Amino acid sequence: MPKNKNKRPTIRDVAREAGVSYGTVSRVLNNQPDVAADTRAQVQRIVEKMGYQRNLGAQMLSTHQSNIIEIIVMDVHFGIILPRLGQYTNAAGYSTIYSECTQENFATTLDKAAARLVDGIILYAPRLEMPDEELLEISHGIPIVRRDYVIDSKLTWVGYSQSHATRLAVQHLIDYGHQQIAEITGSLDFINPRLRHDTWQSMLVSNGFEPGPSFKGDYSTFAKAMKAGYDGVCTFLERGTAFTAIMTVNDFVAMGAISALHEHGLKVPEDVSIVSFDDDAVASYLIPPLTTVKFDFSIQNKLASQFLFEQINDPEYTHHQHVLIPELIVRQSVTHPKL
Amino acid sequence: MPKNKNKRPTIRDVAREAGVSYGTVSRVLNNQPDVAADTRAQVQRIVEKMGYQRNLGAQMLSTHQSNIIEIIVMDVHFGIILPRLGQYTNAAGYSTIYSECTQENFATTLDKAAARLVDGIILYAPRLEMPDEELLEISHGIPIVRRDYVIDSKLTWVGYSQSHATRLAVQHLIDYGHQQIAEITGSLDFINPRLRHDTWQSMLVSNGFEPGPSFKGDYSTFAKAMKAGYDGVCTFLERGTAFTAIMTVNDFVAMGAISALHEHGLKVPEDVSIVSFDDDAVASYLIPPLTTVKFDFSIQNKLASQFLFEQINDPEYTHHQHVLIPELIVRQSVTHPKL
DNA sequence: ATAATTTCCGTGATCGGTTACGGAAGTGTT
DNA sequence: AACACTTCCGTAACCGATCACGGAAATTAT
Repeated sequence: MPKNKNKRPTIRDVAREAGVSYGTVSRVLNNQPDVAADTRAQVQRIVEKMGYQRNLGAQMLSTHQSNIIEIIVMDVHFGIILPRLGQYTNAAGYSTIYSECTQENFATTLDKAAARLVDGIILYAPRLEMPDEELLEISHGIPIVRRDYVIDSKLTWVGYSQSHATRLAVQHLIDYGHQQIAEITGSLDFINPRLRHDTWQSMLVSNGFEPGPSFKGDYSTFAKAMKAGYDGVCTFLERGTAFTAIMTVNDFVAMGAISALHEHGLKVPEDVSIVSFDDDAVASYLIPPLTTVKFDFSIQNKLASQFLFEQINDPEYTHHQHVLIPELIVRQSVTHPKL
Repeated sequence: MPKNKNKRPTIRDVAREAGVSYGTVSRVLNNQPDVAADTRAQVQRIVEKMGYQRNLGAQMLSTHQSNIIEIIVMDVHFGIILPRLGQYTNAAGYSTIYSECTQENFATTLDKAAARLVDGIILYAPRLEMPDEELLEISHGIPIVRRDYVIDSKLTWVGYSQSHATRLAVQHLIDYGHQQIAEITGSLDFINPRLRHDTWQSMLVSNGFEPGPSFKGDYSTFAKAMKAGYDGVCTFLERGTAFTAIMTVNDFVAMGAISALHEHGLKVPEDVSIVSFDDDAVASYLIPPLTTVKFDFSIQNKLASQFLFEQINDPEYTHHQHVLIPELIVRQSVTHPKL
């Protein structure tokens, strides 16, 4: 029975109950040597019996680490990212803190993370282009992995090759005979849209085609993404610029685009072909099922987590930049253009 | 300049630099009285200048609280829940920890939360039917709010009336003349599907109609939900039981259902009408746009957060159970049945 | 000028862990 | 029996905050 009625037992309560010193209990809890086998068993029994749990605050104070990984997401609100990442961090025994931020309060967010003594950070910041030195400066030495394709960074990141992805998408359309290829994408402030835009443009030019109309919308939430796709198509139709195919920046944008095309009496793929990116679960349930470049986020998240754990635990760790190669999933949203 | 080169400054470093004692610095940091105005300003200047941040571990240890809210989600993986909730908890100055669990490790999850000294928990556990006493027992006295409709609980929860929601949906179909109304829902182990199923059944029976076919699928992720909708329709068509309308348990299930109907050459709503629940952002971009019962999650999340804050801060707090009333959003997925 | 307040601030104890250090008991060697 | 060596375990100091307590200085009352 603990001394005070309602309080959680401390390491000293356990020690008293087990008839050993608190130092010994600590050694048992941390699986350290220098404890006799039967003493260890005895302590473990008492720990179990009293339902003892370490006070994480005290542990943080003395070890200067927290067993917490923080996932920081900047400028977007795709909540889905978190549980997918949390799956790996939680499985590794960490608690996972989630926070959203903007460019403006990024430094403050990192300050708070440092105050929390978080052990590591996974950063998803598709718009952040910050010199390595500056990021190192404001991150207070906390290990960081970016779950992103990052340009010109020697720090750790894991991302899909955007140029390769775009080549797959555009080439597929070209192979079907499309020459007037539009794009609905995000602000070129964001790294991925810009890389895709550049590749889209240069591929068309090098094939001797005029790049089709381009619409930049906000796709930072699912709802906004669908609206961007919808608005993009409406804008194209209003302007009257011709196009036989659209490359959309993700599957929800594609969904909005299909919806708008349908409202205007245009059929996919007969009148307009669509290729998209992500291969989100919705892709196969759209009408028609979507041809899309698959980014396997589970691999990306798993790798990002693993690199972070390495960086935390391995003193010899050297940064690596991991480029993943996507593949095209062909479904039914692309066909030959009408003559 | 801090004493050690690379370490974060402590309260004593600030005190030394400001020429006061650490007690005074603590008073300033906590906005307590008994500090002269100019001393306070001086300390604040130094805090600012040194970029001082409290060590949360130390603070946890001495205050027995963590400024952390934990969001626990059981049995489902709708990641979207978290950032929506986190928006309110983070705005209130808390850090937000996210964890998923199952029925089996629920108690362990709560033990860990207690060890972390979390200040409060928001629980989304649509399958958990646990007596209040037991929940209080295993939650170690941590304030909890359930973001859910809960049966027979005098603890705090915020949920939508499922029976009212179902009445809206079914009545809408009946008003259009439907008599053969199917449902695609989840396991009746889950509270919402069961409540909806019961209301669906009793409404049809009391109107003198035979309840249509019913399919129970796993809708615990978006991908599974779409598959459930798809499989549900396929099953109905294979079995050959007649139906002119379907009530789907959420919008992603509806999406899967529409996809399957389309593949079988059936049109929505001409051949089959659909009503759904949630009014997720996708609802208006489906083809056809979906008639659905809207659950305003932002209100639900906001209230859940507020009740939690009250429970944490107000010693006089008494539990309340808040029932929200949904409304039907009429779009284009329902029409009269064919003769 | 002295006493009584009030205002302000410094000190020490405490929260509950971890870890370095050293001592006691046990084992083996000569 | 004396010695060195292990093996095991207890003690004290420390991490960096908070907070109760009490004392010095400044202010007011007598």
